[in-house]
Amino acid sequence: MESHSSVAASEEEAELRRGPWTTEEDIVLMNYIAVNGEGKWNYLARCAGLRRTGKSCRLRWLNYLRPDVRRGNITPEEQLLILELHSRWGNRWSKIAQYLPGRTDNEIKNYWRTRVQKHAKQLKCDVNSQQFKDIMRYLWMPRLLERIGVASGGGGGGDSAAAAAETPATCSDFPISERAAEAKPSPENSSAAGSSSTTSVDSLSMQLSPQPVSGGGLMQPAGELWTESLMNAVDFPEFEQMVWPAGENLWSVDDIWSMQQQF
DNA sequence: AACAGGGGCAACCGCAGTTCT
DNA sequence: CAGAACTGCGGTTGCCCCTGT
Repeated sequence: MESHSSVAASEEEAELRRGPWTTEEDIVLMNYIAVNGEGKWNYLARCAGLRRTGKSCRLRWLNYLRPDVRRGNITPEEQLLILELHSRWGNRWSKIAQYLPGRTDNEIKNYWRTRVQKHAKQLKCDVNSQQFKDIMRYLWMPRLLERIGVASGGGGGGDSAAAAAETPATCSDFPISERAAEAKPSPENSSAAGSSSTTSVDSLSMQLSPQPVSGGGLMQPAGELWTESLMNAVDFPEFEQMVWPAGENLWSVDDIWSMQQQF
């Protein structure tokens, strides 16, 4: 004979809601956290009267309801940081998210899977391959730097991109992670505005110089690697004419392939 | 105008690490 | 000290919306 409590527990489990959150549920969760604070998610779910698992409540709060959470419109600065940090740490989304104030690991993960992996697919190379990493470092990142420079009124143009790619690595032995750590990327220390990014364009220029990166990062190309020519390709008029609207069409797949085949 | 396919995003799942009892 | 419960993370899935045909 099953106890009343176990029956109740199984019934309760059966009544657990799944799927998209309703406005009413959001309000209940926000109100409860406003009064009682967050944490102890299973207890919270029960006390708030939400027919959700604690995990679901936590996820909803962290990824959506939290007041300082930012969604959409990932800026060039943020894209640059994601590319750089991912080249160092791989799929350590939560760690990467620590350096993008207001961004969640889930959003960064989605950005990587939808945007970055899409480009890798277009280029017919693996997103984790050295080839794609080189493309990121010597084409994508300089272009983002250029866009950041233009956006901040810092005298853009192709020169800045080329300069970024060719800047001596004066700070390359000072990982971005440590530099960012100095900037204390804690939520309370960072506002949601892009203008208060934890890294400046100048520091990014230094950080993203083509130097070896410890821990499986990108290596300085040696000899006649095609990536060296890719670096120079930033100055090509054809490259400058490529369309770069808001992170899409960052390059022409055909152009990159033809460049690659040349070397 | 209707339909199909793909992209983007929110949410779920399983696992590992940590904390509590 | 051991087991249970909780928390956090990364991978995956499913749904909605947009775009192209």
